[in-house]
Parts: sequence; C-alpha cells; structure tokens
Amino acid sequence: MPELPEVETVRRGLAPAMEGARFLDVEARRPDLRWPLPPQFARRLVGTAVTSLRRRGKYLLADLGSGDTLIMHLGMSGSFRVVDGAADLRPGAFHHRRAKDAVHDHVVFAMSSGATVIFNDPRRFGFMLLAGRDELAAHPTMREIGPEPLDEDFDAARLARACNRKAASLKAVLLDQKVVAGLGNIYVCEALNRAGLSPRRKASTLAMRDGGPTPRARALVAAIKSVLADAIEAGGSSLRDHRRTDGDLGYFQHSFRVYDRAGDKCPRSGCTGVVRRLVQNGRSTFFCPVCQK
DNA sequence: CCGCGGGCCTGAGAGC
DNA sequence: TGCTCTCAGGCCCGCG
Repeated sequence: MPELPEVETVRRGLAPAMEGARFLDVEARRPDLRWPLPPQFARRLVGTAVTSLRRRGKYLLADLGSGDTLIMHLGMSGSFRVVDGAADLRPGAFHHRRAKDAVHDHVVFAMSSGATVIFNDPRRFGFMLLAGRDELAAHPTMREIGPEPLDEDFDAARLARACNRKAASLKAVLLDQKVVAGLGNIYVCEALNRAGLSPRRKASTLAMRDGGPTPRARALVAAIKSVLADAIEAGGSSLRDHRRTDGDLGYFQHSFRVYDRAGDKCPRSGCTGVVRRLVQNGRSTFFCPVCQK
C-alpha cells in the first residue's frame, strides 16, 4: 500500500507522539510479521527515548537514545494509529474501523508523551527491525537504497546515469528502490503520465547524452518531484488501508490522472486518448497511449 | 541483466 | 446468503 507520500504522512502524524518521548511499554502482540520481530524487541525499546523520527524511502526510522535505530515498514496494508492515553485494544475500540480489526493490532507502544501508538497490519507484509549503533548504513534494508526523490541531489543527471545501458522498461527502473527510493505502483504511473513518457519505453533512452541529461530525463524528474509533493500535501492516497494516524483519510486518490482509471478519457488538456491498463512485471500499469510516448 | 512466476498474508469486490 | 475467483499501494527468490 503505502508509498513515499503515505509513509511521510504517517511520519508527520507519529512525530508529535514519539519524538522526544520514551517507550514506557512495548507490547509485541504478534511477532510473526514479514520478518519476525528481533529477539528482546520490547526489552531493547523500553526506557529509551526517540531522538528523531525520520523517513527513508518507504521506511520509517526512529533513532533511539540507546544508539539503536528502529526500522519500520508498512508493507502493503500496515497503518499506525495514535490515541491519547491508554488504548482500548478490544474489538470495536474506537480506533478500529470494524470490530474484527483488533486481531491485526500487532505492536503497541505506550509513550511517555501520554500517547499510545498502535501498529495494525492485516496482511503482515510490514515489519519492524532494530539496527545497532553504526549498523544502520550497512543494514540490508538501507545498504543499497537509492536517493530521496525530493532531495536536491536527485536530479536529471542522477536519473540519467541510472538509466545508462538499462534494457528494462522505464516503469521497472522507477520501481527499483536502488534507483530512487519511495516510488511504488501508483506514483510511478502518475509521474510517467505527468512527464508524457510511456511506461514501456526502454530506460536506456533516458540515459546521459553528450555528457548531460536529456529533456526527457529532466521532465521525468520534475514530474516525480511534483507528484510526490502534491500527494504529501494531500495527506497521501487512501484506497483501502492508508489512513492518517488520526484515522482521517488522505485525499490524493481524487487527483489520480491515470491510476485505476482505465477507460477514462486522458485528463491532459487537448489529448483525445483513453487511459489503458496493461500488466508489466506482474503488476497493473495505467497510462495514456496517445500522450505518453 | 531482464521478465516472469511464485510466495508471503488477508480482505474486498465481482460474478454466479 | 455463500461460494469461488481475482486483485491489491511491497518485496524477495529462483528460473530460463
């Protein structure tokens, strides 16, 4: 589910509850997530403070006073809820959408800020791991991760270099977290539409030319940055699972130009195309075959 | 290197 | 109502 804008929305919601606060209690209700919770998970957290809550690609990183970093990933269906005071975790409690959601409250943090933070994940593709002091950069989740798309050092030259000699499709390359961190199926489709580029185009056609990036590479980087910034401003996209930490919905899904819009008229002004769905690498792609070349 | 298929899990929606 | 099937915002592995 969550891509960069959704994870950033979650980070902003969790920060007031977690930054500067200590873990008073940690309850690992279901340790069998995508990867099992580390041994002594609760013991390593309780009593330590969160010095900062960061995001790296689709990962949330809580730096701790102990020197550890708590690495969290939402997988496809993970969400966090922040409630004031002690949480009622029984079925049907107010932070649940339905009574049966309670069985998916897998990890619960009681923070010294007075907030309770609840991690809920029906599919359990999400996970929480711990990296010790100085272990974060070499951690398997971080070692090969690409640049942050909203940082200045992610520019057309950087993207173009990543496209050099790549026979894969543009879509596959943008989904590769080693090339750029945080894009997923929705925002790749949306960025390619904004840039007027076909998801099927060979990535190598955006490679460096005469020592510099091409206009297409510049357009694509600009499109990536704009769609992510717009989506963050909207609180992300709520399709099935994503909620803000207060339970409210994001609303960027109303701004999708192509994602899940097969059969609709292309929204580009003057374009007469119709949005099509195709399957690439086993996943749905949505694009306009008329204005995306 | 590349795409594909399968796997990890559960739930929602469509069609019958 | 219930069954079966497909699909889902992520990521990993092995195969050819």
